[in-house]
Amino acid sequence: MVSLRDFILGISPLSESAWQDINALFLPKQLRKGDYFITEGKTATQIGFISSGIVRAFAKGKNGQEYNKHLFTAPSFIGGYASLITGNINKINQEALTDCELLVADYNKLTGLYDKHPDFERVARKLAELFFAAKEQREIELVMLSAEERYLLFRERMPGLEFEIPLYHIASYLGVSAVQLSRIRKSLAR
Amino acid sequence: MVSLRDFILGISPLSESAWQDINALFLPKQLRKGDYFITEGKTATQIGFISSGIVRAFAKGKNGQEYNKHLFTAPSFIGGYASLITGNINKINQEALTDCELLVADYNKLTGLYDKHPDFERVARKLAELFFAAKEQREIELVMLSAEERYLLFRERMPGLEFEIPLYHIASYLGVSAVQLSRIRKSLAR
DNA sequence: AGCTAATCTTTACATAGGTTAATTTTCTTC
DNA sequence: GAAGAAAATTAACCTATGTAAAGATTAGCT
Repeated sequence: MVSLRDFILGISPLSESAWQDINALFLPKQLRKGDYFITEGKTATQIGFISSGIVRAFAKGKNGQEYNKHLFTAPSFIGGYASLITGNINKINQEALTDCELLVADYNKLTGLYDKHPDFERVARKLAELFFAAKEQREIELVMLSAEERYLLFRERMPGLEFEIPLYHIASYLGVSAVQLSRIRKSLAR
Repeated sequence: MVSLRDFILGISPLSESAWQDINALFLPKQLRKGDYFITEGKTATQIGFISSGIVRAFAKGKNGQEYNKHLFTAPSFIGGYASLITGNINKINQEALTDCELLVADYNKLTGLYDKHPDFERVARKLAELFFAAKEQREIELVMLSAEERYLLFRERMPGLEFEIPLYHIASYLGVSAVQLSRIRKSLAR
């Protein structure tokens, strides 16, 4: 299990003093399967770190359809990132798909450390860059690859995950209906 | 016309000394319609700022299909951002769709200024965050909206652009074929 | 102005994938 | 382990969108 400390240090080095200040802002929190970490409608204020468990981030369309924007597994940050950084109303929901262990901090208190700890702002910069690169990759794959190719990629990248959560969540993450994913699986099995 | 200086200051304040160091790294460059700023295959090293003109960023699929990931208009940064920040091989091409005026800098020299000018690293952080938020928005729209809705949004956001570049580039940017966009336009006209 | 090439539209056809509803399978929980 | 709920599959049908090719229109030269 990767600690928050190791996770951050994996991104960029940090002075011990910066780490102390950061660590002091995170408090443990549990989510039970089905609980929400954030819901749409208000500006996001908190950032979380998943120590264990699975969380889906999804957007809701006008007709009630849901789109699983991301499936988070430990270790990773969760929260309404776009809302946190822009200050706009959050439009994303994040629901625990299993029981989860989190560490949670107030985002504004964290960003308040940037002036005192430029090495922490560097972490934030690199994180934002990594998030961007991941999004760009996903965007290209959504447009350039067939649903079948996306499914195969998913199995490579997140092996086993398809047996831990309902298939319709994976379908939504892949941008297809559950029915279509079922067809794809059938045709692959042959 | 927005200068590089104003563009950067619009993101986050900057000391005059930082600006001087940054500005010294940018050199003017012209692109003629059809010229490429970057092509896939090597790690990206340069970042550009468009003072005027239009550039498309596109990915190529295995079968030669192209997907216009982004249409850049002045003022904005261009370059193989994902490659610059990760150091991975660049997979994106960027082609001038009109004659362009650019300012171009070596990316490593720029990032070398972060230690000396934390206020510039702050600019970089905020930029990365904004890029991320824009990508996320685009991702959601690609999956949740119909091609017609995406086209209408495009016309709102980039008014007039559809008359400056070939329609098939816009179709590709919207994630549909030129034929389909033509059908959409016809049905809207009625 | 007129020629050529580029762009856009249209037609005809094929297909991936959506929707709905019924059925089967798997998981919970008492 | 039986009953009920949740999840997954299947079938039937439909639509958006792709591809290819032909025509029509527009734009860029010289």
